Amino acid sequence: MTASERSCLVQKLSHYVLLNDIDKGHLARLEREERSYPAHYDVRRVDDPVDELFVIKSGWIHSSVDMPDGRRQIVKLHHPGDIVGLHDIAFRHATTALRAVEPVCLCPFPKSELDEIFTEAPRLAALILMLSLRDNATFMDLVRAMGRMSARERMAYMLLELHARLAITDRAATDTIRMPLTQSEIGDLLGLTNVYVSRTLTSLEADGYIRRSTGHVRLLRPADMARMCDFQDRHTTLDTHWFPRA
Amino acid sequence: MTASERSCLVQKLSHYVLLNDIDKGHLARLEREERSYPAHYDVRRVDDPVDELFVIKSGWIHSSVDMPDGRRQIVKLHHPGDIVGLHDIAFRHATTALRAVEPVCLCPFPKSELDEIFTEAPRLAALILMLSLRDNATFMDLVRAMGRMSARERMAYMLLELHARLAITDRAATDTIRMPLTQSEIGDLLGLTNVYVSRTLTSLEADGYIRRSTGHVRLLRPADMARMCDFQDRHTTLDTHWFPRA
DNA sequence: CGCATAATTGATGGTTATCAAGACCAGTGG
DNA sequence: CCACTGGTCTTGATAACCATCAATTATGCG
Repeated sequence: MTASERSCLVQKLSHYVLLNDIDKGHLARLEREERSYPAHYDVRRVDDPVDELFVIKSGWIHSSVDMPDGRRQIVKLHHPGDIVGLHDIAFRHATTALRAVEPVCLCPFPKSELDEIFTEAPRLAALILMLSLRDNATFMDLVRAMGRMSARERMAYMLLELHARLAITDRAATDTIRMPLTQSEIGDLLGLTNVYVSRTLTSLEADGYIRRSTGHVRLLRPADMARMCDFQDRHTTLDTHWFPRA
Repeated sequence: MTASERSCLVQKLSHYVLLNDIDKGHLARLEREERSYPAHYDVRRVDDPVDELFVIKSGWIHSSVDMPDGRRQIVKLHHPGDIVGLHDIAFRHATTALRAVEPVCLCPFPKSELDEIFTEAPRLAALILMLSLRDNATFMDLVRAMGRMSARERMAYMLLELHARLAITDRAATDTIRMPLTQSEIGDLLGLTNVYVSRTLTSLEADGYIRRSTGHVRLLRPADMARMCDFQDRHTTLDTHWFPRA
């Protein structure tokens, strides 16, 4: 099992359930192949046929939906160990575009692998469903942020969400977040303009909430920020009691 | 199978896959019990323990997330035949509040029923996952609407989304939508105020896009509205090719 | 009929977008 | 080592969209 030791996917999923060797075998099959892409590469466009999914080995990816006139909304960030494109398998054609934020390494695997997981590994199937349900919960959080929060609150929300999400794999509890996104991308994620992202970050920094250095953000007052946006962590604990027995 | 004939759940799911008698048996078990609630009843509050889910027999429900200061965001509407609360089973406590829009009849069932479905009916399990993935896609659409669309575009999006969703069970292809939501609730759904919802609806009506009558909205120029907000239907067709065999 | 809730309408203000110019920064080639 | 270059970030001025506040009208229900 040395191969699966190094797998971000196995590492991430093991945070929630104890995986047996059969499960790990299934997961290892998802990471057989590797492909690398440069920064800003469009891995998939909207309406492309969806034959394969990806496990991210390294680098960040984002899913976005654009309007015909060019307005862009980034709907989700994907990090190493994430399964990407799951939400598209319910449709014939891709509902979102996938784009590399930075140089990435992806492991593509065919839809049909899921078929086997569903018939042979009900516990893994339940886990995949749970990840989808967790995604749902974070989307609801995001909808609330976009519908009812000011720019400053949204920014706090995004930083805390990123922090909680990355903390699962980065065991060293640190208050610094690597931030490879440009301010335009942050704007597309929060429904703001790059200009206002700049002003908001400057203002948060002036008020002592964060400190910025190139490519990184440090959270100086995370508790105050959590209060500011009523932040809920959806990542560190999930309920697996309802899973079928191993 | 007379009982399942009348089931909105079976009717809705049958739109996507052919269900055999064993599947229908599983689903029928979800609707054994019934409970009725009056309009505006809070079926569940945030942080309540989540022991049971619901199938809606009649009436509309909504899921909402509030901010401590009272700002409210409705994140999802639920209609007859929907399974409600699925997204909460990934957590110990409810992430959203459930509230009856109008008088409703719900069928509660315990989480543990899902366990059996996952071990005994992989095809149903796949279907449930697909519904969750479809929800994901509609959340992404909603995030785009809230992040990048004007009030008028958002309103068009919401009306078209409702229309497409209700069309699955209402076989009679009609251009009229029943609308039991108040304008305040529509505002909470779209991230607007009740005042601006009123202005936006009035303006859409003045421009000939819709016609309102008490409790109903008629879509006069659905194609133009779809173009206005780049609407994508996520409900009428889904891809079930990847499902395990029956 | 009377009451509570919902919808409308008007006046004003705040948050954020837009437009535009300049500063910074990393990488590149001379 | 330095100028060049393209992208990113910052800052200022102005404007649009939507929120807020407040008053009035409409609607539905007992």
